Amino acid sequence: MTRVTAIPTATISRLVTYLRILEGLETQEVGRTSSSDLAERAGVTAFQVRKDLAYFGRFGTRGMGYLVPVLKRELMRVLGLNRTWNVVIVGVGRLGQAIANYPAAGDYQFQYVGLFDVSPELIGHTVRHLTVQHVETLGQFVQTTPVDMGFLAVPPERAQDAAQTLVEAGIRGILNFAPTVIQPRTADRGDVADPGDEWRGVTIENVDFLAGMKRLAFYTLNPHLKSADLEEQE
Amino acid sequence: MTRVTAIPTATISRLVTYLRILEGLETQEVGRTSSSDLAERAGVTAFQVRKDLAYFGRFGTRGMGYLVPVLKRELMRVLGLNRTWNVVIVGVGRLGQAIANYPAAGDYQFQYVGLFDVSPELIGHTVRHLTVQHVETLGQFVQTTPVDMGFLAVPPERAQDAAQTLVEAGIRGILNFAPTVIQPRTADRGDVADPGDEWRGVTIENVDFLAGMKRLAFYTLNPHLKSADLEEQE
DNA sequence: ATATGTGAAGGGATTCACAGCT
DNA sequence: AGCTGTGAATCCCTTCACATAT
Repeated sequence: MTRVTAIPTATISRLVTYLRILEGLETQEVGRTSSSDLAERAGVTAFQVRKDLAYFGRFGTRGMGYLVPVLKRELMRVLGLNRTWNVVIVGVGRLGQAIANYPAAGDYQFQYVGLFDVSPELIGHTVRHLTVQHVETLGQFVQTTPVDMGFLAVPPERAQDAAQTLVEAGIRGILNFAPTVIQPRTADRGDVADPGDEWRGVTIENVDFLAGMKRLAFYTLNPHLKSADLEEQE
Repeated sequence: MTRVTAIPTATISRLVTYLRILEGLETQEVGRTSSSDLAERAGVTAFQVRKDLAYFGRFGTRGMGYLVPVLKRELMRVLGLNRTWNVVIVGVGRLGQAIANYPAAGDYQFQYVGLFDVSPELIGHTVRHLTVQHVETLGQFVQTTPVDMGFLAVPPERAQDAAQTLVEAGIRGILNFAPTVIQPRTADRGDVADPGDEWRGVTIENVDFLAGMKRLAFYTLNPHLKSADLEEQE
């Protein structure tokens, strides 16, 4: 087993890709794969696949490759996808509703347990079997329903406050769809997170469609300046 | 002027962030900024800001900092956002409609000029003042309307074919929202892009919401394993 | 023979220190 | 004095070669 220290963020993104490929192979009833097969499907090198997997263990058999169900199960475990994640959505405008209704998001036990907004026009309405509540009630809500993640789909000027509300409610994972940088700290305190700060250990991932458009504009004009892959992300 | 060789993809993502910050400063009628101010707002170091900008030129004044309108204009030029981009959306289901209707996407002269799908239930309907057309007519469409980018919002199993259609129509920038890897080559030819291949110079950017959820699951379980930022990417 | 797992080498991006301009 | 611009150094990720296992 490799020592667990820092793991490249790009490795985590690629593991997600490998897992998706393995699911496809399982659907096609392919029982076996290899680092070179996965690499081709993922658009990376076989070295990269093996190195990425080696951060977390040994999942293959030399001379043979990987068993699809085994590697799939192990990657799900590594990524934390073998459990249920309770999710609230903050911001139930067009984007928030699109997220709530996106079909495949129900996979992996990502369960939407609450929808929150500030708009009187939305509160009380039902979206995907959930009633939209006022975001001020989020604190009370988490006392009766455990919440693991919050998805932020509010306008950018409201994103920092909404994130603060999530963090104060004890939620430690935020998927930010707003095109703005969430400052991982409370505004009215210093500019460095104290130990014991409520933002300690909070993870923010960004999904930014507008940024993707703009990156694409640049690379469409300058295709030769592309150096590597992944982002995807973002 | 710095030599133009490879530019880190992360630099491009950060330039997009700096530009967004500059727009906010301009709205607040702030006339000046500095690398350290931008750095704090973007969540990076001032060294990083200056290095990123240095790839493209000298935009500041020593001892003074940067003029907001000047740096904004220059970044828009660098990113290719001082022109009009004609965009088609392929896949007009819930996701494609959400993208078409996302308000801020109208900025920067990203103009939706066509919507395409295969579903008889959608073709002929109007979404954001555009009539949905059959994707088979895309080739004819681009002969009368120049198209710079295609946004792919089809189900993952249809994404490769739809991308192929875009590329055959001569479109060289693809923003892929489907949770799958687009192979940058034509399926029935070898597994390496020939020179002269229709995929040469085609740029693919991915915006993958499901991948973001899964990365967030991992980092919420393992917050100490986070090494760097940006995804954004995605 | 074939394909994994991994230490070492290589390359690229970030960090740094400071020269240079206002 | 203050802040930018940039070569040099550092660090981290990717690539590689090969030892190892079936």
